[in-house]
Amino acid sequence: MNPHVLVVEDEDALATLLQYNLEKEGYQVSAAGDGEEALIMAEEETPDLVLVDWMLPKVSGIEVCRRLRSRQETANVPIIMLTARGEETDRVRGLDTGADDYIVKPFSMTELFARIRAVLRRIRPGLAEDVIKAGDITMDRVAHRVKRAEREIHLGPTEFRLLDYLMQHPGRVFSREQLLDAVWGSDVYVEARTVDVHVGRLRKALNTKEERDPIRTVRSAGYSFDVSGG
Amino acid sequence: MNPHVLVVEDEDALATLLQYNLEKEGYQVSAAGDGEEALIMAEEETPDLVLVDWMLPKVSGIEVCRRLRSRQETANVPIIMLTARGEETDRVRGLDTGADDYIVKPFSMTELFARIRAVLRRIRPGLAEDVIKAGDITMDRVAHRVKRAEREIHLGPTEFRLLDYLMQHPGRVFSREQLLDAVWGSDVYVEARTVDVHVGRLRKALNTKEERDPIRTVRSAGYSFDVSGG
DNA sequence: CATTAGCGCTACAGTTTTGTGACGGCGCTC
DNA sequence: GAGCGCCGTCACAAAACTGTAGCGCTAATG
Repeated sequence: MNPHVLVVEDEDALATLLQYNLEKEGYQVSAAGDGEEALIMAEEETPDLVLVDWMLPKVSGIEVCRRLRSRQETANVPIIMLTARGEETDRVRGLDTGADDYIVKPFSMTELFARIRAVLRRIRPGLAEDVIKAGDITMDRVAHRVKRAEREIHLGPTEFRLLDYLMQHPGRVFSREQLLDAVWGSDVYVEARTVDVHVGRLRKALNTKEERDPIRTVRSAGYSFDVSGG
Repeated sequence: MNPHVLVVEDEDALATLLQYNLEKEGYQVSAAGDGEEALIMAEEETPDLVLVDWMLPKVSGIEVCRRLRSRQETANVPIIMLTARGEETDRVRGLDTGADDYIVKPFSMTELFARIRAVLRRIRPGLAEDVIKAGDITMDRVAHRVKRAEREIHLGPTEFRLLDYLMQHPGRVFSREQLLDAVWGSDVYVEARTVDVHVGRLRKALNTKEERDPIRTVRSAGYSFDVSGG
């Protein structure tokens, strides 16, 4: 699915503004009001990028950075720091706070988007990629098209997102619950078996009789996308 | 491919802003932070247009101009100069710096795009098309005319802008909200479903019974202009 | 070999999304 | 001020998609 951004900002107006605009730009957004909350959410949700204000109640922005870095699961999550003019110390300029980039308030949304994209591209190539290929399967996320060996594949919205997510992490096995969280959203409740049905539909759309099924069923564990290995 | 623009700007915020917006408009963008870097990149990449700040560290904007002009490979590359108000000397006005146009900061992106198109049109007709063609559909942005297979198509202003925007980014899927922002303007409020109605009108005007509909509906995502694939 | 949990597949009823004709409003021209 | 073209919204029908249940098969388990 789309990149997931965690916004850590205590000033309510700015937080809402960020959330609104990021969502509009196509990001999935969570928001935390202070550093403590941020650390908990970061652990639970493993965002693709964290946007954190320098000045925060309870745990400061730098401290959030440091702790994110020190934890195994979040050590490599890219971080962009928000600072007000004047807070722009040498320490921030040098980015030895652990952040990957910083931006000075006030900033335009466009500029922020540009930075986010740049950082994502740098840290996680493939995440911001428009076209994903695996074997003879091509997925164009901008054109919303899937092709297999010159053949146009029509997918419903859910199957499209499902394939997108699986191709994003090839080889990795996901449980039905994980897939529901990632593809359907963590807030909806649907039966786990529903995943089976959509995997089935995806397979039917994707494969002809001659072709190898790229989706592997791992009994009592889940599914994974594997184009190479058997 | 799309025109390649080299941005030469030392101020980071403006550089990212330019890069982001140019990319979004469909240009391929490289960025250089100073004049020295710019000259190297210009030589390596042979851009279709150079956007250069007047004030630069190491080698000034004028100097960049001069050197680009003096080199065989880059002698004919169009150049647009960025100046701050006050730097707007007679020399810039007369453009005897070697630049083809200049623009005074602060400027709107729309204005910049217009200048870029104008310069490309003048210097390199064919790169900035006034006339966009896709399949048997021809759109003349200057004469405000649309033809399909020798048949004159009459469109209302909104449908014209809509088709223009879609054809400008063929293959790409836009949500109703994005289309509203781009075609109607980000400040007006209209129902998202209004886009459907205009797409419907556009289709009716564009297609006869025999012809393939160039506008693709992507369920729960939006619309895109696609003349080839499908 | 019998048992059983897990999975593939189909059918279907319910829901969401899209296409489209109709309508009233607004601005412009004659 | 009547006529015309264009616009935005609504309402309804059609189409596409979704989730769940159920049945039969298969692979593990003992």
